[in-house]
Amino acid sequence: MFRGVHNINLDAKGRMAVPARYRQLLRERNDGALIVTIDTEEACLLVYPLNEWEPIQAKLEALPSFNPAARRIQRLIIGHATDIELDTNGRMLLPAPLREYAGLQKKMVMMGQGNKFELWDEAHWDERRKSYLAEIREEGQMPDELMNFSL
Amino acid sequence: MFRGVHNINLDAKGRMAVPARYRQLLRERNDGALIVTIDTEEACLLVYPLNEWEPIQAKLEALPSFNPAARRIQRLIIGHATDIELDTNGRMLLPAPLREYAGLQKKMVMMGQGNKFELWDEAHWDERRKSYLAEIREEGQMPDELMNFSL
DNA sequence: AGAATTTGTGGGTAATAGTGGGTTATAGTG
DNA sequence: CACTATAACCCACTATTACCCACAAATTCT
Repeated sequence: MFRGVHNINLDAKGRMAVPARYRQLLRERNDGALIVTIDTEEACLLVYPLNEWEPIQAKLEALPSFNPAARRIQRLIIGHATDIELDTNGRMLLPAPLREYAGLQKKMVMMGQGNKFELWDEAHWDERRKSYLAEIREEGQMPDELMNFSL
Repeated sequence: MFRGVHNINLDAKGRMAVPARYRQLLRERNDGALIVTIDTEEACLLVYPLNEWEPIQAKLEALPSFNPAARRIQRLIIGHATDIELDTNGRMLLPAPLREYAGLQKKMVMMGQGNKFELWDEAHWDERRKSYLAEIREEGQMPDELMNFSL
């Protein structure tokens, strides 16, 4: 599945070049059809190949819709999920509202995360990474599952 | 498994020559396919043969993703894990963002560590080694598992 | 010790990937 | 229906990477 970091530039039109190593894979799977949506925990965007996204949306829709928390999540995640595809140059055009949500400027970071990619504004990610590292290195922050994890 | 230290030079293009003794082994196992990622505890990089890495990524992805500590680890480790392979001369090109993370200059150290290698900036390693030795020599720092370890 | 082979290093070059922007098409708006 | 804004497409330029070759250094063999 997906992994790895790439520094990527957003051009004046809001497009970003998908690293070549992923293009072929994305094209094969769903003809380059992707879904971008927001991450509700962090100011970043999530990009799914269509076939990875579909079961997620199905599960979200199955949540009890009279439950306010479920409604919120549905509104935020499904509501922001936008279909996009790779253009002839292997770039994707990020919708303006989503760019704005994640505070994307010219310099951004694309990270593989298993079944999806995350897109961060570079400065924001640098800062977040710093705080993640600080938190990890503090004692007593590790849940049990992780304490005996060996890399 | 892997062990031993090597002093290695990073060239102007960000490439490093893998010591010849490991090349054949790495090529046999996965056709030279490797994963480089960051170590979250120290400013160094970890290099895994692909087959060693895969179960690790699987275990990381299996962690509960609503657990903030798990999310952090996933973002950092899977997020930075980049696929690379040996070139025709037995060198590997280290991705710029990772070189930067570990503060790699021209002189670096490559150390075998069981299922993986570690890459350190030489000056940084020298300093760290010194502090490790100092800490070990202080009394009362040994966890129980180690107190009755015999070399 | 000297010769032969292997390993490490430095670039040059060609191919590929990334970037920027102009132009045409399409879609949205009044 | 005209006008405007947005997106798709195309092309040109730049940067990066993969590949190749040549040399230098180290190691091994005789």
